[in-house]
Amino acid sequence: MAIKKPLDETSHLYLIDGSGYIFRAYHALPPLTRSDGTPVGAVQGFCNMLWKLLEDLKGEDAPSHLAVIFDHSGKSFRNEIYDQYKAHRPPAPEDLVPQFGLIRDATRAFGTPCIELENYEADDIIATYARMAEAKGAKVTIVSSDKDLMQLVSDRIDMFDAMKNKRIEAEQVVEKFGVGPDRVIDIQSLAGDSVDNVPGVPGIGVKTAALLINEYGDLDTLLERAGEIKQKGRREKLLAHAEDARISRQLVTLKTDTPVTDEMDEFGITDPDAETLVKFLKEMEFRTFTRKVEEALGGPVADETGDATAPIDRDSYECVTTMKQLQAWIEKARTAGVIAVDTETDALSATASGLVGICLATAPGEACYIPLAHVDPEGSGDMFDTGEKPDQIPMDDAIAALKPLLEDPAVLKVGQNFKYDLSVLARYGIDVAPYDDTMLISYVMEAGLHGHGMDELAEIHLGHQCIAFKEICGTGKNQISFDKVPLDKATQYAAEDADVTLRLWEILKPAMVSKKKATVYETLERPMAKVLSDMERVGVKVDPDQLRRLSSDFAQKMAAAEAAAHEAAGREFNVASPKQIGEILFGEMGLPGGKKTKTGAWSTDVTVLDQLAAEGHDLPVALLEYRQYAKLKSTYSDALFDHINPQTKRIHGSFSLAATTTGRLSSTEPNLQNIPIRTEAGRKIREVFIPEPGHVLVAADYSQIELRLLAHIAGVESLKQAFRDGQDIHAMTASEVFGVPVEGMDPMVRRKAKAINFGVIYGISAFGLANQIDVSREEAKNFIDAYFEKFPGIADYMERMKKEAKDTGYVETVFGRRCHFPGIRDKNPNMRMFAERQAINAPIQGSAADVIRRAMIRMDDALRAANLDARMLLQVHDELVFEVPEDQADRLIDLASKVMGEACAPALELSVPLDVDAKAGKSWAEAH
DNA sequence: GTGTTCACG
DNA sequence: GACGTACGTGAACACC
Repeated sequence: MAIKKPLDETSHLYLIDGSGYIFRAYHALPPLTRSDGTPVGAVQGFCNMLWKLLEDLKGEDAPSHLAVIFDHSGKSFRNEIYDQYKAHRPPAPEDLVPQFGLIRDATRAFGTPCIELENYEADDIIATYARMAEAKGAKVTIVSSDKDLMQLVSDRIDMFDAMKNKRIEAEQVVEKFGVGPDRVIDIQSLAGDSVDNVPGVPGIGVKTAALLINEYGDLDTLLERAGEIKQKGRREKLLAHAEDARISRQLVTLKTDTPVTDEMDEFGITDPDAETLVKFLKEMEFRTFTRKVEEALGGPVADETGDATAPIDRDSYECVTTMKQLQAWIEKARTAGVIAVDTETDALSATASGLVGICLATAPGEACYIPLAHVDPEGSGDMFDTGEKPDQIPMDDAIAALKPLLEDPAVLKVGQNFKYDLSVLARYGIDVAPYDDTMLISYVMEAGLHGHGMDELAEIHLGHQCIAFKEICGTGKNQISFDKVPLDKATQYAAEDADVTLRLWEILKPAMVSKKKATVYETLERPMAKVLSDMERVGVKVDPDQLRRLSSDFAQKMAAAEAAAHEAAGREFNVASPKQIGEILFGEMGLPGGKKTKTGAWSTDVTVLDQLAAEGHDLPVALLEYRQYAKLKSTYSDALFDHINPQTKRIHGSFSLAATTTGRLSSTEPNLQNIPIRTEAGRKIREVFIPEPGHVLVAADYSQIELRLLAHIAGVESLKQAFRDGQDIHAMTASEVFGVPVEGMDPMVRRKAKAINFGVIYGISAFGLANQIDVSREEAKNFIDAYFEKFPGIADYMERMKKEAKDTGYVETVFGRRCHFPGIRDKNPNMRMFAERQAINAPIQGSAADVIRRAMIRMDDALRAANLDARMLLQVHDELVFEVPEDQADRLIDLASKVMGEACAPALELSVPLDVDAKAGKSWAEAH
C-alpha cells in the first residue's frame, strides 16, 4: 500500500456526491444491461465520470485527496425533526436498485475511499469533511450539482458539476439564489423544496425570498420584523408560517459535525491498481472502457488469439490463391464448427452484382480472403487493358470446393447482414445453411438504441474502427469496384470484416441468450434473411413500355401545370422550389398563410396549398397539380424504369430487416412499400406491376390488423366482440362515441370515428385529432374522453406502456420483440412526450410486424406442401403480393389467407380473429 | 449534408 | 401556465 500524503494547506480535497451522481447518470443515460441482464447503465456513467475526473484534473487543479460519499439507506436524523421529510419520494426505479451496490464496488475498484454513515445523508458528511479541510487551510471541491450543497461554497470551497463540466463558485450561487453562499440557508428555509418535501413558507419562492433577505439581512431579523412588510399577502403568510420556516432551516442546514471516522489523510490519491480495476470493468462488460483503462494504466492487455476482445491485426490475414491453401482453410473450418463468412462483390446490389471474393474466419484473429474475380488494379478496363489478372483460384473450382462446407449442416456460418451473402451465393448455386446473423442478433437486443451495421457494432462492442469502404475504393466518381482493389489491401479489408463478424458473434450470441431474446431471434428474425433473399431474387415484373408512356404523359401534365402557375403568378419562377413558392404566395401576393416550418420558412405543403385553393386562388391549384405529377414521374415512373434489371427484366428491391424501431421491414432501391394507390393518377403506377404471361398477381392483406391487436393487447371486450361479429369497426366506434345508430350513418361521422381509431394507435392527443378532422381542440378532447369511457382498457394500456418504457427503457410486442426508446428519459419534455407516444404505438405496430413475419416464414413450406407454383414477391406491412399461374390463383388465395390468418398459432392464441382479404388480378392495381 | 415535401402502411 | 404534439418508413429535390 502506497504511503498516503497527509492533508495540509497545500492539499486539494475532492468530495464526490456519489448518490446525487447516481440519480443523474441513471436519468441522463440510456439503460444498459450486462449479458446476464443486470442493469449497469448508471455504473458505467459513474465509472466514466470518475475516470474522466482523474484524467482531466491532472493539471493545476489536480486533486491530492479524494473520496466518494454516499447516502446511507434508510431514514436520517431529519425525519426526527420533520416526519414528512422526503416522504413523497417514490421508491428508486427497479433497475437502479441493484446498481447501488455495484457503484460502491466500482468506487473501491478505483482505489478510492467509499464513505457513508448511518443516520446521515451524504450532504452532511460532505459538509463535515469540507469544513474540516477548510479549517486546515486546504482547498476543497465538491463534485455535485445539488443546490443544497451551495451553502458550503466559500473562498476555499467550490463545486464542480461533472455532467455539465462546469465550476460553481460564489458568483454562480448568487445567480441561482440571488444571495451569497452564507445566506443560501435562509433562502431555502423560506422557499422550501417540493422535491425533498421541505415546507418553507407557502407562496414564497426563491425570487421573493431573495428580495426579502436582501432587505432584512437574515431570516431571524425577517421573521422578527415580519409585521412591517407592506404587502398584505406576504406579511400574513410569513407571520402564519414562521415556525415552518424555522423547521425548514433545521432541515436544510447541513450538519458539519457528523461523527465521521475515516481520516482525511487516508484520502490521499494513488493511481488505481490496474489489475483490480480491469477485473471489475470486465465483469461489468464495459469493453471499450476496459481497453481505454488498460492502455492508460499499462495493465495486462489481453493479446492471446482466440479472444474476441484481443486487438485486431490486419497484417495477420492470409490471402488464399491456391487450391492447397483453400483445402487447408476448409479443413480448419470443419474443425472449428463455427465460421464467419463474408462475400465481396463488384457492386452494392445483392441481386445484380458479381462475386469478387469470399472471406472466412475460423477464430478471432484467424481469417483469410479468397480472391476469385480480381482484375489488374492498374488496368483501365478499356481496349488498351492487357487483361492481366492476379493469380487466383478459378471461380468454378473455388465454388465447387466451398459449396459442401457452406451447405454442411454441422458447420454454422455466421454473417453480418447475411441476407446479402445468401443472395450472392445463391446465384452461384450455393444454398448456405445453417447460419446466424450478427446484425439480427444485435437488432433483437438493441432495436432503437443504435444502428446495427458492422462498423457501428465493431465500435460499440470491440472498441474497434473498421477500415472504411471508401478508404479502399474511394468515393464519388473516382470510386472503383472491389475487383480492382489490389490483393494485399483487399485481404486486409475483407478478412477484417469476417474476423470482426466472428468476434461480434462470440460476444452477442451469449448476451442474447441471457437476455432471453433467442426465441425472438430464431422465430422472427433469422429465418427472414432467407425468406427475403428468395423474394428479392425473384423480383417483380413491370411493363417498361407502359412506364415510358406514363413518364411522358406526366411530363406533359407538369409542363401544363407549370405554365398555369407562371400565368397565375404573373411571372416565371421555379415551381419546384418551396422557397420561391413561399415568397410569391405570402410575400408578393400577401396571402394569409400563417404556417411556418421549424426553420422559420413559409410552409407550402399540401395542407397549406389545399387551404388556399379552397379559398379560390388559382396559383396553389396549379402548384398542387405540378407537384403531383412531378412526384409520380421522378419517384415512380422514371425511377422504376431505371431499376429494371437488364438480365431478368424485373425489379429487385431490397428489404431491410433491422432498419426500424418496431420490427417492420423497410424497402429501398426502389422503395416498393410506397407505390401510389390513393389517387387515380397514382393508381396508374400500380397498373404497371404485372405478372408473367399465363400468371396473375395475388394481393392478400390483413384487415384492420393493428386495431385488432390493440383490442387484444388492451383487452377491450366490446371491440373484440365487434371483430368477432365481423362488424364495421369504424361505424361501431362512431355509434358508441357519438351515440348514433349504425344504420344510415352519415359518412362524415364514420370518418371522424376512423380518425379516432387511428389516433389511438398513434398515442392520441386532442391537438393532433383536432388537426386531423378539423374540429376544435375542445371537441376533440370530448371525443377522446367519450372514447376512453366507451372502451375501458385503452387508457389503461397507454399508461402501462408509458410506465414500462420509463422504468425499463423499452416496451415489448406480444411475441417478445423489444423496442427501445432512449428519449423517454430526455430532459426535454417534448422529446419525452414523443417517446411516450412511440411507446404506445410500438407494441401495436410491432406485433403486427411480428404476425406477418410469422406468416412469411411459413409460406414457403405451405406453398410447397400444397403443390403451388406461387412465388412471394412483396411485403407492404399488412399485405403480401404473390405471382402464380392463373389456374392456381383460387387455391393460392385460400392457402395464403389461411397461413396469414393462423400466423399467431401455436405460440399465441389471439382473442380476435385475423381476417384476410385476398384477390387476383392482371396487375397489382387489379389485385386490390 | 440538411430541410422540405410527399408516397405508402 | 406555457409549450408543442398523432406512429412507422424512403426518395427526390432545392439549397447551403
